[in-house]
Amino acid sequence: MLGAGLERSPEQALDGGDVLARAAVRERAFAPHQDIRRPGETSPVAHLLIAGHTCRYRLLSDGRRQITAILVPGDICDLEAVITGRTAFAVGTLTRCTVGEIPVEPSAGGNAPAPEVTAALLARLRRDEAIAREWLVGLGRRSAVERIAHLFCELRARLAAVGLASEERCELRLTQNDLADALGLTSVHVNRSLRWLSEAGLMTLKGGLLVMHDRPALERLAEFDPSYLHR
Amino acid sequence: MLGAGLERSPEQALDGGDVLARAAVRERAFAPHQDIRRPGETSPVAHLLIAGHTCRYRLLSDGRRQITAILVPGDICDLEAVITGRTAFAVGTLTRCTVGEIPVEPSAGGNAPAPEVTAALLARLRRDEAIAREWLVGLGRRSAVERIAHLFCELRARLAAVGLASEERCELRLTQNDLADALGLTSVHVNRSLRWLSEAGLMTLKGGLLVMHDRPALERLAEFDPSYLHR
DNA sequence: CGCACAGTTGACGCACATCAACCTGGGTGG
DNA sequence: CCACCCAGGTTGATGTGCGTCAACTGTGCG
Repeated sequence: MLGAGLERSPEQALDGGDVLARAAVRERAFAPHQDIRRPGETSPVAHLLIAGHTCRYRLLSDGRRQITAILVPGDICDLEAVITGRTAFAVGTLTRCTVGEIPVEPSAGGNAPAPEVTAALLARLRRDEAIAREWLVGLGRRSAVERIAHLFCELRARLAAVGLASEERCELRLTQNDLADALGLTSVHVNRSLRWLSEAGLMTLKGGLLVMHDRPALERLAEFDPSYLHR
Repeated sequence: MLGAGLERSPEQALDGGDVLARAAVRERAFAPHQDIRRPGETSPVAHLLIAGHTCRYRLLSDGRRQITAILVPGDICDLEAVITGRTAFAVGTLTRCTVGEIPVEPSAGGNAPAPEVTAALLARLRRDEAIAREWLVGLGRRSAVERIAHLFCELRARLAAVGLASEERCELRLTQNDLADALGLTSVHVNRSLRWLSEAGLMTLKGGLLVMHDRPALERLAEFDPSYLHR
């Protein structure tokens, strides 16, 4: 039972407005918690996320996992692969997903990519890095509740930018375990923090639906400033 | 009392091998713990670090500070400023520094920068982002000792790449307080962790000199894989 | 000489982890 | 259409890594 207008986004917003998104050809579907790309693996295609959520992640030898990015529709899951054909990190799905495959120029003989491709890469890379630095601040210096609040503010804003969120709600089918691995916490503590946020009347996350009952308060708590998300 | 050959690096290595580094004009000197750039501030120049260490950082309203990057000679402190003229984060010195100023194209009228400039930006941005993602893994999922070990492995490798470190030692004049703000810890805990690493015979940091007594063991402890630092 | 900044150390507290049940709902097959 | 299953969520008891507070110790510099 989602609000009207949340299921589908205009093609215009979804293609990210650049050459890269338009370069996607074949579409593929993935189930939740599947790997799209393994670390170090070379591949002739990069992946444009069309629906659902994916993540970049890294596993330590004893099984600890850290998610370093959560992708929303319109994002390119393995951005650096567009340049080099390989990624240092693994890419996996969080929910059911459909992704488009972007053929990667073999880049043989040192022929540089077209300037508008480079420009698009630059813009996306800059934004990805800004998001990563914001996550660093959270993991290093914010409490569990602040971290969660900040992540939700960010995700809502990014989803709104592609027409997948209203001012105070969006579909967000992330498990508490996946949230924990993104936030550097455990699922148990994510659960308790969500309860705290809900009892404080700030927001609820239930059945895959995120509702912000008091978005201004939430953004104040998280010290959320959306300017880093601007293209 | 540093080992021979650590004080000066070949120009070749220091200029980063690309157009951006060669574009530096005026040199300026800074004392430790000074701001080079405030967040959101526009400026007609970007800054190439020539000697010393600087950092990108962010302050929260109650004074908590998170350092999101530590720069070494050859790095550009405010990389995104080369594109937009402004940075979201503050840049400050950690030690005494000398930096070169790189004039930023006003980029008026939508004339794109030269292709070799864009290529250099892309390469540096990609590397910066790889480092940031590695830090995310540390802040989210590594213990204090592992985090410190990983940071030192990374910094030694980056310094070695510009001729400022030998296989097992380098000059590193960072205060424990600055380390703490980079690692998401307190200076007290950094102090205790350093003692642990020293008593384990792995490494010492004293008087601005980092010595790795057992680098293989240190890299194993940190699960350090230097491939993400490759240009 | 004395101030200021950095490092060191100990006592104590807390946010978050760990461990372990138990609940819940939706998917599946008989 | 029910019986079962199982991934995900919830909750309580307990543990611990790191924070906090506070005092003391260098150490370089004006």
